[in-house]
Amino acid sequence: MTEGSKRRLKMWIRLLGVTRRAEGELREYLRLTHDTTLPRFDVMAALYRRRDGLTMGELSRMLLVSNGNATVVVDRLEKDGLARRIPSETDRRAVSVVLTPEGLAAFEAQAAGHEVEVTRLFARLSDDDVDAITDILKRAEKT
Amino acid sequence: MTEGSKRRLKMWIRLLGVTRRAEGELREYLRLTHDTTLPRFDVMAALYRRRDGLTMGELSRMLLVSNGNATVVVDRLEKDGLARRIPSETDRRAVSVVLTPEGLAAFEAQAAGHEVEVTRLFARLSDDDVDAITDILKRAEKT
DNA sequence: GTTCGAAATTTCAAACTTGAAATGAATCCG
DNA sequence: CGGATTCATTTCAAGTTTGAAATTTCGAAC
Repeated sequence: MTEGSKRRLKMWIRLLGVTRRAEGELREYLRLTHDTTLPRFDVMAALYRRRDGLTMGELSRMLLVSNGNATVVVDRLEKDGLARRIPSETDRRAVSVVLTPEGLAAFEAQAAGHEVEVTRLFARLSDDDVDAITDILKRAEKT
Repeated sequence: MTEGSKRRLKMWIRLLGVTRRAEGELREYLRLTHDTTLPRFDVMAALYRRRDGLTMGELSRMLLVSNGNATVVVDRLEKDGLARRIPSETDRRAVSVVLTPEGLAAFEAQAAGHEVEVTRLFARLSDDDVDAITDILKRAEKT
């Protein structure tokens, strides 16, 4: 196709590679150090940010995963006592998912190392590089 | 943590979001228009670039997936007549995976639309933005 | 040439993920 | 009100993905 297409394709390949590699390293960190997985961490991170609870729908939209996926991950967290479903008082279709105190403590332990890992993974970039990527990608997403 | 950690974390979140969204759109395109999946497309793209064949190991390293994963995806492509395993003549442990003529034709049809999709997904970025991301991420990966 | 560690692949169980269908509940509107 | 539509969630089958174990082969050091 056009010149611009080729450039964007090249960028996409690079983006995908960097993301996959970083995900792999973070997965390894979570597995070796905390015996957990990336999807579990992602769900817990979302619940941590919104301490007052999230519905299943909010959760799956926030993490960009399917409804069915959110269901099973929350199922497992609940079975392990890290999260809890609380029926909504105003809408009998909905539930509010929250971290248990155990879940909150576990997440804080995981998050500290996670942040260290992310910093290590992108240590080669200058602060300006980091901000540039953030800004450009933010612009790309503006919907 | 430090200021730099927070910045990198923010960038990582953004990177992950953009990548997931784009993957979702590309997955949808491949499913609706070509009745195939992203992992199959990825494997076929790798085989297309290296027409003379790739070993299973090269394939999994190139795509950053596990060995076991490469095995099942190639299994399915082979069952559908799109790829073929050819035993290496020099190393009886290794195989060379190649696209069949049908696989090559199918990939070319898929790739054209894929490129259009990628271009559409990143249409909001200027050419300079695109090059900036590519350059910075290339620097981030230098190992 | 034997042996031993490394390499290439497959197999396997468990977890993840999707998209579609099913269920039950809320809302809208005539 | 009553019917239809939409919404929130779960269930389900099929496919993807991982990491570890098993198998077979290679290659290098003796």
